[in-house]
Amino acid sequence: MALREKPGSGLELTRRFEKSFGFFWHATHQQIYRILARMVDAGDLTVEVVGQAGRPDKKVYRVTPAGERTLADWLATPAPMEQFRSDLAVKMRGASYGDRAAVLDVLRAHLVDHHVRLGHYLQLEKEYGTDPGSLDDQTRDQYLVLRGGIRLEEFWIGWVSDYLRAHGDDPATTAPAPAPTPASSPTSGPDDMTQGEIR
Amino acid sequence: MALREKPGSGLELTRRFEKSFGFFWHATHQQIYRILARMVDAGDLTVEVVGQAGRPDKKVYRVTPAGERTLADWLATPAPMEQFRSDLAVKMRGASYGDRAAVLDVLRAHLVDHHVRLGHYLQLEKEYGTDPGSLDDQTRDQYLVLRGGIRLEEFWIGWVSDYLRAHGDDPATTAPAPAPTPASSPTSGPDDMTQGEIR
DNA sequence: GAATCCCTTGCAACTCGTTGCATAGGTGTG
DNA sequence: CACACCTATGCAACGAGTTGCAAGGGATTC
Repeated sequence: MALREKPGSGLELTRRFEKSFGFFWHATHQQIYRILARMVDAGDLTVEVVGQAGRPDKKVYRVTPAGERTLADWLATPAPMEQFRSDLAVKMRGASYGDRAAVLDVLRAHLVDHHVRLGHYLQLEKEYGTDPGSLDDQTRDQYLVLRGGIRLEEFWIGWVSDYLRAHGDDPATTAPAPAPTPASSPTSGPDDMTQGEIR
Repeated sequence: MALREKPGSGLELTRRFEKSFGFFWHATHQQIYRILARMVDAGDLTVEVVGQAGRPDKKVYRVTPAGERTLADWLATPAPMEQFRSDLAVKMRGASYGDRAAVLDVLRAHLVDHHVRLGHYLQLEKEYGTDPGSLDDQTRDQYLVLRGGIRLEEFWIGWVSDYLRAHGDDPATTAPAPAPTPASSPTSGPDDMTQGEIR
C-alpha cells in the first residue's frame, strides 16, 4: 500500500497508517495483518522475522520490485467514482417519519464534532508553514490531502448548518469551536467509535 | 427504512430507492430482498403476495406499527461520525510512488465526472422552485439533501482542482460542464460501475 | 416462430471490514 | 506478589455489500 514504501511490522504499520492516513482511511490491525499476508502471497512483499530483546518477535515487511510495480499500476488505474453513503443523509431525508427535534439534536451533535475536527486539521495545517508551494512533492501531497480533510469538514458543517437553519435552528449556537487543543494533542485526533445500526 | 413508508414490492423499492436515495445510498435488489426478509422476521414489516396478470407474483411489503417505532428510534439515535474513505485520497497522497502524470489523468477524469454530476444536481435543484422556504417539510428535506449532494460535488471539484493546480495543471481546461442534459435525462443519473481494487 | 429482453424473486459465493478472543513474554503499579 | 497493561501476532465469527447465476412466464422484435 502507498505507505508501505518504508518497511515495518504489522503493528507499526497499523499505527503509522492511523497517524498519517487516519482521517481518510481507517484500518484495524486485523485487516493490516490479513492484507499483509495476502500481499506476501502475491509476491508484492517479503517478510523477515526479527527477534527483539524483551519483546515478541516481529515480522518486518518490505516491498519487492514487483510490489512497486503493482503499486504504480494501481496509482495509474482510473477508479470509478466513489459512492457516497451516509446515515446522516438518510436521517435528514426521513426526519418527518420520527421526532424531528431528536433528529436536530443528532445533527447538532455532529456539527460540533465536525467543528472539533476542523479545528484540529487547521492546527495541523499550520505546521506546513505559510508557503505550501515551497514544499517537496511528497510533503506537498500530504498537505494537499490535509486540505481535502479541511474542505470535507467545511462541507459537512455547511450542509448540516443549512439543514438546521432551514428548520428554524440556529447553528451559530453550536459555535465555531473557540480555542482548539494547545499545539499537539496526543489523545485527540480522528476518534472512531463503533459503527451503528444501518437502515 | 426511511422510505418504505409507502408500501411496495422488492424490485419497486429497489428502483424507488435508486431514484430518490440514489446519490447518497446505493443498494442492489439483492440487498433489498435480504433486508426486507430480515425486517419481516423482526416484525417491522408484513408481506402480502399479490398475483399479477401476465407477470410473476410480487410481494408487497408494508410497515407495521412496530416498524414505525423502530424507525423513529433509529432516527433519534445519535450515530458515530462517519468514516471518510477514499481511494482517490490515497492516490493523491501516494502519487510520488508512481507515475504522477498518470495520477493527474485519473484526477482530471474524476473532475469531469463531478462536474457532470454537479450539473445534473443543479438541474434537479431548479425543480424545487425559487423559494425553498415555502416547501412542506418532507419536500424541504428532499431539497436539503439534494443541497448536500451539490455541496459534496463542490467539495470534490474544489479539492481535486486544488491538487491539480498545485501540480502545475490547469483545472479550468477540464471546464465547468457547458450544457447539462436537456431537462430530465432518463438514462443519466448516478451511474455506478463496479468497484476497483483497493490498496 | 425464434431469439431476446424484462419482471420478480431468490441462492451461492465472494470481498471487505469489524469485534471478540487467545497467546505469550515483558513492564509498571499498588 | 498480583493485577493490569503493552507489544505482537493471529483465529473465528459475523455483518454489509457485491457479483453471477437461476427460474419461469410475458412482451417485444426480427
